[in-house]
Amino acid sequence: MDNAGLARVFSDIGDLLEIKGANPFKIRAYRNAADIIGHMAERVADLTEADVRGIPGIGKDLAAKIRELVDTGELVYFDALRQEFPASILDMLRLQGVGPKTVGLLYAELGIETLDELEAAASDGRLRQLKGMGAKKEQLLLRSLAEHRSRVGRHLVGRADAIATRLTEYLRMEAPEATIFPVGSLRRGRETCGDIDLLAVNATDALMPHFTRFPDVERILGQGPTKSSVLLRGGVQVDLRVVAAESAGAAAQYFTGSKAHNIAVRDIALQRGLKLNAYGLFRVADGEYVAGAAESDVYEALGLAYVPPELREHRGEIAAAATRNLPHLVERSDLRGDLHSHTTATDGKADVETMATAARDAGLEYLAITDHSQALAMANGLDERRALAHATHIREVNSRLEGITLFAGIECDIRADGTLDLADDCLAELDLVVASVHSAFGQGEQEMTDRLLRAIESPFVDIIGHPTGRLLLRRDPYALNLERVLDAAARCGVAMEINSQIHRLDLSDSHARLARDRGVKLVISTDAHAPAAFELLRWGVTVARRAWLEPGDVLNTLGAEDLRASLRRHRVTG
DNA sequence: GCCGTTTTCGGCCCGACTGTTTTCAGTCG
Repeated sequence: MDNAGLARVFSDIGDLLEIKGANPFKIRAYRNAADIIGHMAERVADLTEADVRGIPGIGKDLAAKIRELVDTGELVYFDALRQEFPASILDMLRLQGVGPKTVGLLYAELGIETLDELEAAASDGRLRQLKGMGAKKEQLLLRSLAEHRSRVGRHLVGRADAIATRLTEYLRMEAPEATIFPVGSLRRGRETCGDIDLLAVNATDALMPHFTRFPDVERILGQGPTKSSVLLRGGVQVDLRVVAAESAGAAAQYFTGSKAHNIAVRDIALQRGLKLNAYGLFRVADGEYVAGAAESDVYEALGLAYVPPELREHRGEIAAAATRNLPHLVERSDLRGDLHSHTTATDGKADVETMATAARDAGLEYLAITDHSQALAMANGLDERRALAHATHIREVNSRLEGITLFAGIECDIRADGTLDLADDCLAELDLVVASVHSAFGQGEQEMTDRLLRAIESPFVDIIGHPTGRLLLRRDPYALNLERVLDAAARCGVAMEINSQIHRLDLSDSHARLARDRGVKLVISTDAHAPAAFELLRWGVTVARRAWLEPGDVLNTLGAEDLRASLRRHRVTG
């Protein structure tokens, strides 16, 4: 069992214990363990007993449960808990505004086990019989249900990628000579994927049966010589297609999509008397094969420059490819630093030095430590005194570390009225300020827009963190007039963040493109809470590429001193 | 359930917001 699997079990145990009303500190211990394991770089399954015991937060009991899960794939304690409640009950916890108490109450009083039953009870007024349930709660529930339904069946790109990577490694064991890679929305880097499409070139007949024997397969949806589909445990569907070498490029192009992009490309083919399908590019007149072994051959044969997969959304890329005006998209290797990270001073998992060396090992030249401000009490946010002491500590660590430059910053809360959570004279002492919204998400558009405008007007704000507050598959962005916010940011020289956390990716690709078009600079940051998180930069880069961004649009492609000089605080003239 | 130079018990980050209360419970981060 991998780390994600272990983390999921402990997280589910935490949820079930909470519904049960167990000791909150016991619940926290399970959640904490899930969090730690989920963030670890090493495979816990490969560690020795002593190493597992050495992980802070893992004691005798949890170590034994990890051992049982690794050895048997099951956990008696977990199974017993699941006997007490139907499995579907956990789905209700995913609803916005529904917590464990409500789930427990609904199950105990009305016997509600599923989302469908909850919807029926909310619709026919039964919910209102319950203590603490009124008309507004009923409306909230119905809205949450509708939002949830629109997300069902989609998966975060980072999770889909992890599954695709594991599956590809498994397939290569059977077919080491084959080329196997993801296509579809995963290859285009969309923020969520409905399913995973894999393409195999030069594979033997043994590959398909090997695919359907993958240990995580729950159900085989279809199996044939060139295409098979399986449903994995956890609900992800994976399709594998096997194609001949002379069709590899055409198949990759065809299955990568998007649909709109492909329709437009095929239209260009027809205009040239050519026909494009998954097997190749052919002359209509005599059926003669023109191209198909490589994607670039297909595009070139149509008079188009090779279009990077991230741009294939029919948002102007075909015209740009035809006129050789495609952007030189930013790449991970262009990024020289990260401007948003946390440490154990607030809710991070590692100290300043550990985070700094991890950033250096990830190839970065600089890192801004931006712990939370006091309003985020739950995260042990810093008040002015602690923020300044922390800055002193960061600068002390910086002075003795080689190969990485640290910026002493803060992620300062933007309060509900748009004022900042720390006093100006404190913010002025820091190297960099990321300002973010973490509260009062329910404000109306006018109020929220004014709130952000007020923050942007502050001369001490350099960057707006995760600007729309969305959580993919969980929470919609808050109401916001983004155009007004972007125009203010452009005027004040405030940069907008592309947050690389896979459940945020905020700004989104289309918003980041809008920001660039409005004259706003972007930064690509990890919001790292653990050393392994610097790997997440690739997802921020994917968003930036989908936004058509070039290195010059992204501030942290600059070296440390150029970046420092380009921050708003050093450019403000008044 | 974890943790410990205050060490085997008794602590363990809590404030804002909402909707439902008539003094608070639940959710969120």
